[in-house]
Amino acid sequence: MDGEADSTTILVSDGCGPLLVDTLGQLKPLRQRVFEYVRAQSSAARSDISRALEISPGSATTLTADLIRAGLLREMAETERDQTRGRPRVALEIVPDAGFVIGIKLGDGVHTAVLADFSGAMVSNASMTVSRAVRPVTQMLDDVEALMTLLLEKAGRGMEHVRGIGIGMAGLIDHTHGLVRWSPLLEARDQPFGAAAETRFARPVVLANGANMLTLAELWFGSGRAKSDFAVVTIENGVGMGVVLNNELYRGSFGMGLELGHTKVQMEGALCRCGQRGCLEAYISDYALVREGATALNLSLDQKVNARAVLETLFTEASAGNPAAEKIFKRAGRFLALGLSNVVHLFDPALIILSGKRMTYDFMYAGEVLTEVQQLTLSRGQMPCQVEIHPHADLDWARGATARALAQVTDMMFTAEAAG
Amino acid sequence: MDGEADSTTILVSDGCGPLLVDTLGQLKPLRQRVFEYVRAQSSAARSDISRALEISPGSATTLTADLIRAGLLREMAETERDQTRGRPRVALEIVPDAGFVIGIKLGDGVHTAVLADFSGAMVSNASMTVSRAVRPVTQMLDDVEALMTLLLEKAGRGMEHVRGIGIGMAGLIDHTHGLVRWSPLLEARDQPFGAAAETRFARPVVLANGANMLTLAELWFGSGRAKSDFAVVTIENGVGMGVVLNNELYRGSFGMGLELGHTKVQMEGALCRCGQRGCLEAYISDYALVREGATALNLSLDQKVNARAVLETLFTEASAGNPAAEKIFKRAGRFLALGLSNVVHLFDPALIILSGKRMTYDFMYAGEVLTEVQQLTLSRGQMPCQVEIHPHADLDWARGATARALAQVTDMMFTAEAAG
DNA sequence: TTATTTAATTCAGTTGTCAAAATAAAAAAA
DNA sequence: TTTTTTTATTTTGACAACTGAATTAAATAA
Repeated sequence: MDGEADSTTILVSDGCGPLLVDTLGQLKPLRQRVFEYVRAQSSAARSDISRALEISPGSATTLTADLIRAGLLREMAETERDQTRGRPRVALEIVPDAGFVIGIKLGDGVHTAVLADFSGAMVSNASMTVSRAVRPVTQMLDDVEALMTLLLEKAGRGMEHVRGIGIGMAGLIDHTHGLVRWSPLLEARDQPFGAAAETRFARPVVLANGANMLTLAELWFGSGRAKSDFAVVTIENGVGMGVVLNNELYRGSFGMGLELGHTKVQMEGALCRCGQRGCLEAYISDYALVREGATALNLSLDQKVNARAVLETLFTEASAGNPAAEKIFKRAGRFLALGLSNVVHLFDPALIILSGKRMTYDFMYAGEVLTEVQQLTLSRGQMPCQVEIHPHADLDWARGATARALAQVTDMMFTAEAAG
Repeated sequence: MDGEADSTTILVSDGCGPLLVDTLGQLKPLRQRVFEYVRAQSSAARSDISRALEISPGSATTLTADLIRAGLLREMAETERDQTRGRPRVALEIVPDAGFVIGIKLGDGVHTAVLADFSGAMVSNASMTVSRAVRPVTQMLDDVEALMTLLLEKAGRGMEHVRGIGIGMAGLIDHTHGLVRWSPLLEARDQPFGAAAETRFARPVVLANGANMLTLAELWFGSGRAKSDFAVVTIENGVGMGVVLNNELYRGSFGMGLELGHTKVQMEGALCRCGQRGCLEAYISDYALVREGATALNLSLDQKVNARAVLETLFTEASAGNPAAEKIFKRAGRFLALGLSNVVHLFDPALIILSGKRMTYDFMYAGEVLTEVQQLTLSRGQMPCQVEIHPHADLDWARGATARALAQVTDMMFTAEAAG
């Protein structure tokens, strides 16, 4: 009737519970939380702060006074009066000029940069076309410097106003150490890009993986702001993904991006450029479509040269009703739906945001794909995961980089203050 | 050269940054952190606490004095003296009798229960066989009550010592609201099982999904203790998964378990009992093997009746070298590897723990599967994800439920104290 | 005008934590 | 043996961060 205590196989050592000291132990300083709350709300009265952060009105006064004295916050000019009784609230806002950050997206044909003020607003932006050649780090930093100069010129500001820089690029990025493990843009592997940039520009530089940048853009400026858990999927040359869990970018235990693109959707399936078979990327990324398109459209070798052209032909053919071309997009769409349903089953996010270059998604992301995702997903009596399609421009990516830089600068500001 | 600020598509409202108030704002009381640290370490000197939690020695004295006065901690009898200089440290330990919790695993043939003291140690355990019939909630609670009585009798303790109860069962559990959305053990859907149990037993009751229970067991007592991110995969009748991220069980945004089993590994693949096609579960779970085995072994209809028997025959045949039977296990193993590689790509965990009934894994989880996972995983210049195989007994599951109950009781104890 | 309502400030008091000094208890060195 | 060194713990005063309650401020409603 009752089993003797059979040797409990999993006991490892004495004690119980997680062994790692709780990272939650370190709490953001309250002053920083006030600052970030005001930034998130764009403006807030002291009484709002007191309620939202669950601190006493007295503390709200003290803390905001500190921040005002430090030049980070200011009272807003009185706006239209609301018709409620009582003493009118005094709205506070971030002083935009308190500092600026630059966010940069490095691409293989064009680099994009955004200058943002301390409130997160975009002050100015610039981009520059570059040769498609792979570069060494120093040359890439030359690019960055040129672009920043252009950007600041447009904005009429000097570099001395810039408190931090966020740089994002495709590849495997180790954000903790500022290393670029591998990138299609750089000549060599394992480059200490972050450190090199910091010494060259003499200010904090944070690196971000391509998809993570976009995810941050959605978390800071987009529809991810109101969600604590969501995923962003990008489909372009490759397939990327960024995930936010508990209001924070999830990076995996090795601190590098997640690889939805190399998720397997077919045993022994199509060959992926990573060398393996059956990766999602091998079915839905640009190069996969080009590969299939070239065969389907019976293109000769010299016509294959320009991948972009093939893709465009394929698209026009499909739109015109060419069944072979149509089939290729349909199939890609189905595999995409399958991959997304896997994300839903494993992460159970409240929202999935799809992003990609314009040409493809018109066709692929149509209602069909969305409904197919729902069909492939176990309904659990709850509402199914929400899926949105956001066409993203390079500018959005760069804005994500400003968000990363802003977060970094803000953290440093308040922890340095606490230490000093 | 530079693009005009094309309308930034993703802007949703004013301000920037996450809108939800930082949950990290609420920090566990320091006293609780000390308590949990001592429990995790099984014993610790005040100086250890001071170092590990980064508090001053003086605070360590004050806090431990509080806990000692509250009857939660005590100084240990002096053990063997270490040969270092200086004043010898005084080890502190949890007072085990300060409270007890019960963890229960409800099964379809047997229920298992564990009584644990406040230090997390198993004091006693009991199990009882039950009819395989599906029950209404009240009858299930009768089962629970009978089992708890048996358990306490064995331990020579009364119910008055029990501070909390953790109950786990297969199915879709909404832990936040204590609802059983659906379970193979219960008659109806959407049952407020937790609330019913709380009123009946007059103490806090927490529910857990089957796989999550096991994951907690690994986090509290097993090899997950030293990892901040890991996954536990269970393969039995279905395929379950639990994930720990940042030292915490991840539950997805809808608060229900993750569904590795219904992850798709094949477009239009094998039929799953969920009604969809291509689910991992449809390739590797018991019933999938039985289905294939019945065909491969050419069993007539009456021989199919007993699923367990089919599975065993299939297994002996495969061990004896029957190529058809062997192939079935091989294939299942390959699909398992594929599913796991997807987990690695999406979660990037430091460790994956595999668990399942004995019969199958001897065959399936052999080195082949493990190496195949590595092969299917993009090497990112880092070491690949570690994979371990842990045979788990019902007792382990029940212990996981005690962990859940302990965490709950501890939280309540310290937050109530802070409030009162 | 006076009451009412809401926002913000002031300020005494509590709490939690630390730094530094003092005390304690042992081993090692003289 | 005595002294020194080392490590652990306790004591103490100081301090910073909050809170709560009372107060002031500024508006509307009656």
